[in-house]
Amino acid sequence: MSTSTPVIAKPDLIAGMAKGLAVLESFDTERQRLNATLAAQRAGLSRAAARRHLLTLAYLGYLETDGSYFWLSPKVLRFSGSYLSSARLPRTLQPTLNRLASQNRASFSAVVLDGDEVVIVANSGQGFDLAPAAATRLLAYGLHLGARLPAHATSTGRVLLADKPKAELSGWLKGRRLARLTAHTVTRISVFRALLEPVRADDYCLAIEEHEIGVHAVAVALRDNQGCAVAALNVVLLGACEDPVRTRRQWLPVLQQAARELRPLL
Amino acid sequence: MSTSTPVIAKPDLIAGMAKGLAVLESFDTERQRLNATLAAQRAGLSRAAARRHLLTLAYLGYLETDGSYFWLSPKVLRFSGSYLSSARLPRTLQPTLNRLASQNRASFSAVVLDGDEVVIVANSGQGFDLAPAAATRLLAYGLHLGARLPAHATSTGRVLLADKPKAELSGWLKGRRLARLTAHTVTRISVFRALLEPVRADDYCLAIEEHEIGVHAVAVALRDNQGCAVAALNVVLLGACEDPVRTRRQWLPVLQQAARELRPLL
DNA sequence: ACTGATTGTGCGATAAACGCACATATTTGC
DNA sequence: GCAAATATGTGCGTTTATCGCACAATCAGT
Repeated sequence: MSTSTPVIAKPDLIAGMAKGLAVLESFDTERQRLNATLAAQRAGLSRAAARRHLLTLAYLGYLETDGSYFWLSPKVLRFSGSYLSSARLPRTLQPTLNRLASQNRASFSAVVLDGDEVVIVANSGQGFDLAPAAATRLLAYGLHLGARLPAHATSTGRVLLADKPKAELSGWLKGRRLARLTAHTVTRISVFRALLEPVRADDYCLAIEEHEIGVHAVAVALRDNQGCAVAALNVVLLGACEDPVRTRRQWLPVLQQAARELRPLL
Repeated sequence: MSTSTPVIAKPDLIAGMAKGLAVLESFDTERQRLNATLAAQRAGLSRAAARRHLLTLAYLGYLETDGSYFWLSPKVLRFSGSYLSSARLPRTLQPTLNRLASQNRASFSAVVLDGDEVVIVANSGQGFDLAPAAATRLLAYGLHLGARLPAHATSTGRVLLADKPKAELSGWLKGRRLARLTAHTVTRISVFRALLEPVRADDYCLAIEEHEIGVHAVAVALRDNQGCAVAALNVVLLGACEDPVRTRRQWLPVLQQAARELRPLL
């Protein structure tokens, strides 16, 4: 069992590396190109320090630069590459997801929970049945490995949250603001908590346009033989959801079958 | 144009961060779980230092640990996620690759050259037409985003090398050992150099079982409007290659058409 | 060309990381 | 089962690498 150790801090942990990684993390979807001044304020360093970190990262090949601005280079994919080929989880899931996609012509993702977001660790079937024009406008289309989505507004996130022991869930919800992403997003904690009850009981979750208009999804938990939810699997469907019952009828068996198959492998 | 700045070293570049990243990089496909002692020798630090770096990385969430061993956590996907959503290249290529995969039921990858390896920055169609049993044995099946392959033994790598000015190519070849991966791998520099001539002339490359037995591939360069090769696109075909001419007839037009479409977007 | 703003960099002070050495834990041999 | 051997966890003084200041250089605007 993976025992994460997030709380243990020591008098001597290396602060320098944390700064460097903060600089590297300050490149995100919104701010893709940074100069020293911007990186400094984003990472919370002085301009001089930020600049030296940026230059170092560029020297090491993780960033590219035109002299004043910096942006991520493909070398950062090295980390994800190592993760994807080393971690058992993505390696185990990917074949099944590929099969699902080729048999169903739909998009499937497997995610794990990381803080308040879910991280896509495997996916397949991106972009079936989509006109290129429509595709570029949809957020759900840009879902790639390593993409992060708010847990509270996604089918997968809810499945994983519902699996937590109640005490842990309360801790997660404590003082949290559930961001409104569409008109359908549940943002009241009490409503959200109630919403997880049927998820816990039936072990699946349907999310209809809560993360993005025109996108709905069905998710199930992926459990190991001990019954521990190690990830969640969903199918992402585009276009209006005419009938939730029909959606469930069509997709839930597919997902449950996949989960059953994967169970002994997890 | 992306002006990489690898050669400019300064008296004050931050060595601490380089060490931290060396530790993070010491996790690779071969060694997925490391303890302090192992990480120390891989990253070239003292055991105490390595241990502190590992603890710090675990504290920051990039590694998970059971107390003595460490392994990559899904948080490292954050970097690739940022790259994939920020860099124009993968965002531009992915839709086309998806379309190719759904129309052709084959695997397509787009790669860039990074040092002596090519890095996959977009791919699609993984795992079509494969029995799960056969799949796991094939290296080519494990190709995922961020995966790195030796440039000299891949169709894409050769296309990109052939595009380099001769002087730069000579620099690249200088003192290089071309590792033998299969019986078909070209390992003699002179032979390799000659091999690139027709690639340069015809702007495509066929690689038959040079990287892995049972896998062949056809690649073309992806050029921008200035004619600069910014990436390479290939189709990966499994099983014995009965007839190179037929393979080329079947796939080259598909790839060239995709390259033409992408050209104005790059 | 002058002025104001932004960015590049040498230097000393300071704080942080290093590695030694010892303490503790774990494994091996008999 | 006990002891030796090996591997791992940690406090502390030294060292050296990083920080931020201050000034220089560059660029932009008028």
